[in-house]
Amino acid sequence: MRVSREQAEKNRSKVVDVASRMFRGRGFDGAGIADIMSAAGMTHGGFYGQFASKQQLAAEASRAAMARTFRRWQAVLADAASAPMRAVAAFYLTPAHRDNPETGCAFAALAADAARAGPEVKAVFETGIADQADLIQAALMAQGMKKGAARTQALASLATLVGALALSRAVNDADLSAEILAAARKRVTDVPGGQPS
Amino acid sequence: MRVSREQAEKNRSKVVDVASRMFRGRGFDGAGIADIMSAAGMTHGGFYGQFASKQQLAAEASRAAMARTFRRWQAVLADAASAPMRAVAAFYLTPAHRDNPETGCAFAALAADAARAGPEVKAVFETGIADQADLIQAALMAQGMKKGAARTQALASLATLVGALALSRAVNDADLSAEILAAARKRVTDVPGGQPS
DNA sequence: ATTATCTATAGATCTATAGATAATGC
DNA sequence: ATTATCTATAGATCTATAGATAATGC
Repeated sequence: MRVSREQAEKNRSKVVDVASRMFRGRGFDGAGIADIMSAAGMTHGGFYGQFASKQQLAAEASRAAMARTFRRWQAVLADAASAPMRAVAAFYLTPAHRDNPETGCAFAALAADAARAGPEVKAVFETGIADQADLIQAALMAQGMKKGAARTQALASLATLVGALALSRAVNDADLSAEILAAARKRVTDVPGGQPS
Repeated sequence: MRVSREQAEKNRSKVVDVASRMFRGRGFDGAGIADIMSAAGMTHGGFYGQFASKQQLAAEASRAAMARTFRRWQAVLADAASAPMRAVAAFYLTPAHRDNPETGCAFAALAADAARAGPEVKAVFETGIADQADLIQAALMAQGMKKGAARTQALASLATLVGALALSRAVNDADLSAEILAAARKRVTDVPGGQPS
């Protein structure tokens, strides 16, 4: 049965939203189209009317996840102009974030999957990483840091945050996992831009 | 046709070795048992005589990859006692390493895959991360850093290295990719332990 | 006799497509 | 008439197992 154009648009968004969660939770290879469509409340045959391929969905789902993270970081930074890196690290490196990859940062959950994917998906990651770095860079420059230094610190801090979260998820031991998060938090907070000067 | 016990042992090692490369290159879900066995020169039916499951192979292959990385880091650190973090960063954050995940660091290639895998695989990552952190920590303590600080710096630097490599692989743009590596290299080199004091 | 490897296959997935259906929107 | 969604299926995978084969090692 057919639905209205408006409803079809909502259904498409729902598929992207569900996919962004399932891909982050299980990886691009771990979530099948039938899984995703069924979780979105449709049959899998309807998929190819809305998307050209699984890879296109992977790209769109990644973009949606990154846009959400971007807006959250914007909000966190808006409330913490005096110590941006401290605020971002405290917000990002939490047990709750570690334990819920399906609603968390796409970089930490899917960077390696993106590296193995095609240029369509990589283009989305590229834009996402650049945007996220720009956001941190701007916050550091607002503190008086020079452009070049702010750019370097932004990229390095992003790497530290993403790496720490990914490693904290790969171990069984809760103590080691917490130690990794704490160490990265200290590192990101202590370098220039972590504390008000 | 059957082979000697000695040859069978060699064949098993070959499978682990090939798997450690294919898993790093394609992910645990991206490399099938038939692929791996065929690349090792055997038919896939022979697999279950040597391994209980694909997960067991994933664990063994990860352990083998980590053992190799560990020995390389030992060698690098042995030659650079005065500036251990500078040496490790220079060795790790290269375009060659970025472009060859199948022979590179298992943490950068497979941490997210391990997070989605069972406890058997996570146990291997746990030991691997702890060992690698101990190695860096010892090098920092040899420079006079106190135990607690060295531990924190070791874990944070590991996160930065792994995160930067994973992000550098997820983009199309060679300039952005190189910039990520350079930023992490500067960060890891500049913090305490990066340079002789 | 044991056992490492082989062929063959079960049974479950996977992506993608073909064609039918039925409600929307001209 | 168009089109969003459905059912059904093709064809290719995937992990895992069963049973045959043939060389090793007692």
